[in-house]
Amino acid sequence: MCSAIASVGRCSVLLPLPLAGAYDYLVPEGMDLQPGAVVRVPLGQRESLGVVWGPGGDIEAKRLRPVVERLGAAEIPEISRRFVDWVADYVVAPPGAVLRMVLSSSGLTEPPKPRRAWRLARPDAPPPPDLRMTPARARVLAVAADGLARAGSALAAEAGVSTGVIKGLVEAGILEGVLLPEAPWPQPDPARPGPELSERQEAAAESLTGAVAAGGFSATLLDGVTGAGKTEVYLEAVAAALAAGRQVLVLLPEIALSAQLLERFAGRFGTPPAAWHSELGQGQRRRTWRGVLEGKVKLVVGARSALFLPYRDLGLIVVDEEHEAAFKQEDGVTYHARDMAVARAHLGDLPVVLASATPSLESLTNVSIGRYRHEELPQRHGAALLPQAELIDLRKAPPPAIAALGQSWLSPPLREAVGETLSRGEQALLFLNRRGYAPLTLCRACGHRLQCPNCTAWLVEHRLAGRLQCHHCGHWARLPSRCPECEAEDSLAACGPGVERLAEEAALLFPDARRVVFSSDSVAGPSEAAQLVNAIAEREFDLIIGTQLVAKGHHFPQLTLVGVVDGDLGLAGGDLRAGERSFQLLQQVAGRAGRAERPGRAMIQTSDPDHPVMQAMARQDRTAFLAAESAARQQAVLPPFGRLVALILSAPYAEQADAAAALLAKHAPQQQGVRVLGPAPAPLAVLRGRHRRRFLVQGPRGRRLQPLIRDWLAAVRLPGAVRVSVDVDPLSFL
DNA sequence: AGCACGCCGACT
DNA sequence: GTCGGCGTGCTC
Repeated sequence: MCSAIASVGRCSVLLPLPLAGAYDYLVPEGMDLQPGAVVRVPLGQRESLGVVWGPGGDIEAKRLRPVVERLGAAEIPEISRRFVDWVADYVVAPPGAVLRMVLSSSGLTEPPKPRRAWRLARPDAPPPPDLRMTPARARVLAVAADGLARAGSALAAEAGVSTGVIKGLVEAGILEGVLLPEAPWPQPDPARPGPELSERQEAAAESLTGAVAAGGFSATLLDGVTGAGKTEVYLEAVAAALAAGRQVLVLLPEIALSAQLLERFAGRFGTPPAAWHSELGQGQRRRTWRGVLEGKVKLVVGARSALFLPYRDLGLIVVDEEHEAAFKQEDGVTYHARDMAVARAHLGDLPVVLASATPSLESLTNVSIGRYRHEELPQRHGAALLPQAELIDLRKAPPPAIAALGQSWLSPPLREAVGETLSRGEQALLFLNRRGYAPLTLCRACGHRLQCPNCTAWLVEHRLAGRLQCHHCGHWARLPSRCPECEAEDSLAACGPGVERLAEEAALLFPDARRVVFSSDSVAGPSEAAQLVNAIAEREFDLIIGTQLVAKGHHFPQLTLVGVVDGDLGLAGGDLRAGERSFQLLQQVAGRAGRAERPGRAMIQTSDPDHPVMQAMARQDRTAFLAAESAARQQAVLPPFGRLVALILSAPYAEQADAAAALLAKHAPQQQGVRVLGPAPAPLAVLRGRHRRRFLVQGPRGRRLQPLIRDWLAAVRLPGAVRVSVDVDPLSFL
């Protein structure tokens, strides 16, 4: 193909921009361009990166401009390019927008920067008399006296000075720089012995390593209750793929919160895996990207974007916590990383393992139709017992009013259970999936509700921060002293509980307990969250009040009681997946209780104890719940038994949105078996100041809806202010 | 995604 | 009179 390109003198180049397709360029004499080559090309008044995609089309030659240069990086592998095209086609996005996720590291232009280390320029000579000596400088010289070269930061740390001191000594000519050879990637060692596995684990691990050894595509659902030891099992498969010299990707929903898991990887293979997530610094990012492309990085543990790294020789993908909604990317290109991981495995002809304690209905359905294999780990590893979920009927046992607070949220049985747990010297968790103090603030005088000016959403009071906040855009305001509508004084009342308000009640009821609120507002970032997890595990707190942040895979050995304050919270609204998601979350939260030798107890406050989700929790009967849920979806031809595509259009003005929606409706596809619902105001009718309308396209499972969506959009010419986004397989129905 | 071109409000 | 706001449209 290379010679073909050269002989025609043109090639097509995909740019990492949301353009309709690849652009053609002239190949300058003598430039060797294989498909996959990373190039710099002119584009309008500027230049852009691009990747040679093919031999070029039939655009008239006089419009073509020449490629500026070929960049040093190795070619993007063919499999990555096919994946880009496949994803773009599936999610109905411009291929360039998908390529952008592959070229995420930027800085491909420059070769890796050589790292520098510093050592004494004249190790045997005393410091020159004209050098201004300070205590800090003296300490640095003392450390450097051994003549060894050290990285600037290491030298500064060892001497207990800032890097500014090092810089000063370099400028004074006392320290000299030496170039370090590029540090090789530490290679994970799959031969290190793993932990002792139970019989069931052993069997599951053998099945997975078998799939790795056999090669070729396979998908396995690794399904086991919290604490059953899924990680140990899939690590065996990872070890097998590494031993075969292949690259391995482990996808996690929230890598930032997965410090504990990363440590287990490091422990198993003797070196930490290459981590990939959005908070990664520029340098690390570039290094890892290159390492993956060159095949030097063997093990990547990352968030969904890690799926788009240019793996040369991927031999296994693991998707941990496959049911997690965090795998769905909603901004820019809308895709579900779990589904794209299965597609990537299929394209690359390699095994994929989906692991979860609470698998998605999608994956379980794929098991039941024989598309996925199923490995179950029913028993808990070690002595811990599954927590028993007890339902507290809030209608029969309402939380009593507390004089100092007015309303309260903890029912007598839950209060009592928390009290008992604390008096036994054990930890308790109160779970409420609501940030802030109160989800709604209203005026008692006129009934006005405080709303975000940019979104169709209430402003949430955050008392600690002293503000009202919109959870959908960045808007915030100070809590006003009078109603903005009727100007009544002191008339604003907080409605409903958030974790901050719950903490207030807990302080009154359990004043001696060491309490902590764990939500995304109470920790500044991932590392602080990890610190707090450690502090809780180390028993620095007795009573934890948390949002779903506490539900995600942390191990708290002393925690024996979980109280779900509002079990019904996730069920309101009638979303397609409300029941499934709520059941998953409640199971995850309940699974926090009793992970060591102590039996755990989970209590769920609910106003609807007969709801199938509550009954499933009380009976620990996943099978019956999922069977009922499946039957309902099958009947309604909804996912996973039917296909859905959501089309959301947005515009600055409501009239523009309505006009565009009407125009689209006029051209709506008409096809046997396909239904187009809408237009209707989207779930958040106004978001970040844009008015949103939505269509839902519903079709049978076997039908690909993408061509129809493409044709539909191509048929309508919308004004520039109107934006349309397509969401294939939307998670939310609303 | 950028960057230019174009058409309406407050400045030297 | 111009400087500059960002709405609209194009880039092989």
